[in-house]
Formats: sequence, C-alpha cells, structure tokens
Amino acid sequence: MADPNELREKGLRLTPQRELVLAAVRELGHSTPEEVAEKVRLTHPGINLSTVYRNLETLENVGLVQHTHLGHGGATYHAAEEITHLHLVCGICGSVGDAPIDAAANFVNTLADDYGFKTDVSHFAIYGTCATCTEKL
Amino acid sequence: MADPNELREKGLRLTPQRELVLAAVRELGHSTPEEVAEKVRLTHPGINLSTVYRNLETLENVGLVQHTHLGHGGATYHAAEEITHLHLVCGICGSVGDAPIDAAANFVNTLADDYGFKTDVSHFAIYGTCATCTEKL
DNA sequence: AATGTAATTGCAAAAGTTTTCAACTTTAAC
DNA sequence: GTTAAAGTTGAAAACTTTTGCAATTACATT
Ligand SMILES: [Mn+2]
Ligand SMILES: [Mn+2]
Ligand SMILES: [Zn+2]
Ligand SMILES: [Zn+2]
Repeated sequence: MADPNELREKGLRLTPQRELVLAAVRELGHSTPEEVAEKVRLTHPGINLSTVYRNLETLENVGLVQHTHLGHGGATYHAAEEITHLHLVCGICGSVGDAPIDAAANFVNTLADDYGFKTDVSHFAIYGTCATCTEKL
Repeated sequence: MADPNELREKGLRLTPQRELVLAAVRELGHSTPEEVAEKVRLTHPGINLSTVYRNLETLENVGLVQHTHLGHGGATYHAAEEITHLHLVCGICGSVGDAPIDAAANFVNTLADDYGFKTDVSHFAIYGTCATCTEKL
C-alpha cells in the first residue's frame, strides 16, 4: 500500500482507488492498465476501468508512475522509482530483452550536443530483431 | 497512382481501394490511417475505414509501406521508399524534429556487438525534450 | 466470354481508450 | 461535527482500432 502522505504531498487526494492503483503498479512492475485493474479488483471489485486509466495518468503527472511503449499498441506502466533500462523488442518473436541505459550514453550525448535534444531513451522501446531470430533467417 | 504491376508482383490483388491507399500514403508522407482514408475518399467516397487499416497492414507485409510511432498513440504510415531518418519527438511541445540515421550508427553497432540485436532505429521515435523547451525550463 | 476459387470488401460487432457529466468524497475551514 | 469548495468516481457516450462474416470482386482457367 502507498503511504497516505506521499500522495497528499503531491497535491493529490487520497482515495482508496488511487492508493490501490499506485500499489498495484509498484507490485506488478511493467503492467498494462487492464492488468492494474485486475490487481486492484482483488480488494476493490467495483473499480471502474476509466478510473484506473485516469489515475495512471494523474500519478504520472506528479511523477510517481511512468509509461513506456513496448509494442505496437498501448503503453505499459511502472513505478517511477524502478530503475530503468533499455527494452530491446523483437519484431519477429515479440521477446523483450533488457540492456543497461549506459549502452545508449554516447547516442544520448550526440543528440544533446548536435541537436540540443535531451533524450529519454527508455520511453520508447528499441525495436529490431533479436539474436535468436536473426540466427533463424 | 500505383503501377498495377508492382502490386501484382507482390502477390496482391489489384483493387481500386488498395491502389488508392498506396497512392495516398505516397503522396501524404507520414500520415495516420484517418488521413489516408480522407485522401482516398476524394476519389472513392465509399471506402470503409477498416479497408484502409487492412490495406495499410497488407501493404506493410509486402514491404511497400512502413509504420512508425511518433507519439503516445497510434502509428503513422509512410511509403517504404521514403528515406528514413530519426524522429526526435518533444514530450513537452510535441514537435517532431529529424536527424540522420547515422547519428545512431554507433548505438546500433553497440547493440549488435553486445547483444546480437539488429536495431531498426526509426520504428519508434526518439523521445525527450527539444532545445527550445529545454531553454524555457 | 463464362466459370470457379480465393482474396477482398463493406457492414456490424467487439475491443480498447478517452471524454463528459452528475453524484459522491475528500479536504480545509469554521 | 457541519459546511462549502474542489477533486474524484462511476456510468454512459464517444472515439479509435480490430475482428467476424456474408456478399462481392479479381484473377486464373477453361
Ligand atoms: Mn509498431
Ligand atoms: Mn508515450
Ligand atoms: Zn526474436
Ligand atoms: Zn519542445
């Protein structure tokens, strides 16, 4: 469960739904809104899906939650305090591999130096073909 | 308009709808399915939106069209022969800047060498904060 | 030119996500 | 503990994208 104060400190009201959404994201790691809803329903069966969507967005606005895009479709959410890494998504088999953020350090620096662009390299996945699928070609 | 032969060569049937969808993507550059549909409707008013979605997917399967993700939401489509570049998307103002693919060459090589991962660096946009928005902070 | 087959289309329904709005809670002030 | 103001919720509607299916169309064969 989430500490009551941490939500109030962010200027948010403390509702059971909001508290549970945050707790669910923290326990689940990467998760879709639907998965968060399922988790929340264990203790609060009546929660509306739109309440989950809205709270994920609200919690993201105050920096407690973040979203990333792993596939072609919707976003997945995770707690902001989770250490982030790169996601290597294979377009053939769908696997999601991890790589340390450092792997992109030079790239990030290049974009900063040449374009003044500050990159959040883990917001979108890195898309391509994994080693296993490459071998099979 | 698309050359009849190029569609048949890919094993696809030549329908007015398909021909027009391909032509629209080529003329529009980056475009959403809805924008493609609008364009097609100029000459083929009755076309169904799902036909547009399906043809975009089909044309992508045979390599005539590609999609990328520029924002949090749906994909945008472009002709496969368009030279690709990196998309630098600003999460604050929404601007979409371009950078040459080479800017990511070292990064791509690192992922290949260390993880055996072959990166398609323009499938997802590069997300972050643009120079203009950074100054304003 | 007529025929058969399989791909494609339109339409309707489903699935996924966002928005609107009245009713209900939370919170701060009294 | 009441009260008032502002934020939040559930329910329904709107929007976006995908899927199922019967009717139509493109294409190869005769
Ligand atoms: Mn995609
Ligand atoms: Mn996003
Ligand atoms: Zn793979
Ligand atoms: Zn910007």
